[in-house]
Amino acid sequence: MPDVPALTDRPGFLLSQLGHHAADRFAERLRPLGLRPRHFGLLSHLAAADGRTQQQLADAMGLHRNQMVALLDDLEARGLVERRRHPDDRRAHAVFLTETARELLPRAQRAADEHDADLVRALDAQERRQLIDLLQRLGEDAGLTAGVHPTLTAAPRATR
Amino acid sequence: MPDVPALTDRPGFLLSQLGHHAADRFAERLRPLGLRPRHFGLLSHLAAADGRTQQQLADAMGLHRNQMVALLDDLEARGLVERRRHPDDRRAHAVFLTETARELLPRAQRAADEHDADLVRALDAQERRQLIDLLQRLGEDAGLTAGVHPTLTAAPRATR
DNA sequence: TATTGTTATACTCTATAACTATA
DNA sequence: TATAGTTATAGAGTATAACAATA
Repeated sequence: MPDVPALTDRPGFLLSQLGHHAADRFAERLRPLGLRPRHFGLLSHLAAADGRTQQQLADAMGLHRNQMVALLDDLEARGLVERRRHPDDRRAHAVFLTETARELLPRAQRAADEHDADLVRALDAQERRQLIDLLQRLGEDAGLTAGVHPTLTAAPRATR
Repeated sequence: MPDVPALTDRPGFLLSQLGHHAADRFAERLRPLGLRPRHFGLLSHLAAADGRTQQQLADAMGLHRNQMVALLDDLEARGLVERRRHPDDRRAHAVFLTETARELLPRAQRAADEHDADLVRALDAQERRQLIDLLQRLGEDAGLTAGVHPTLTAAPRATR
């Protein structure tokens, strides 16, 4: 054991290195579908529950409402979401998936499945479960909100 | 098991989420020392082998020589590195750590140690070894270069 | 002609503030 | 007075090209 651990033996470096790699590869996999990872996240949220306001969606994904505007503009331009009038609040929009999105979503999910399978292909089934278990526990211990990606989370500049 | 795996069960998402978190936290730990993660990486490289050229250092870290200029400017302004004339090539600089850097480096390494310890504090000793082993194998299988962080690696725009 | 270090430029991202229409 | 959505702006970060000195 050396005095100074090499980066290769540091869990922090390994996580950061692999995590960045995983994000890059996932972005590549989604690109042919005209989507970015954050679009996939938003579509997934909408698939789980249609009709929420932009603010609610932004809260759920941990990003600022200003960024949600641009995200929805992208998806609306591609005909994947619709902004409808909110029944109870005339300031708000109710956001819905389109039929096109419901056709596209399974393809995006398949891309995510393939991405995951590719990432862990060097591990056997038990090791995969182990990896997921360890990562989930680290995330919980670190106080990360399940399913919320830190890239999107707006934080005061001085704090970062 | 649901039809569509939640993000929380996807190794790709977990790695990306935790990796980003780890990078953020490490940056926070280094900030009091006036360093950013990439500075730590460069100082570590220099601690292992002084006197290399900027191009060699850039290659070792996987970044473009243009970025190495700014990185060295930072560290030189803080009195942590010296650009000396290269004995064999008058185009090149030979880069050396200063005494100040050699005093600072142990503190930075301690910060990295604490960062790592904090990240994995929820795991017992055996689980920590397991985690590191699994991550190393994933990295090797993915073809990642040991110790090279993808954030720094310059890639053609269309490819990313 | 190629390479080292440097500088300048343009482009992408994102944080922040400010505006409007409603509540 | 506060909130939902929107727009504009500025700042940080980074990729690319171009340059002078030297090989």
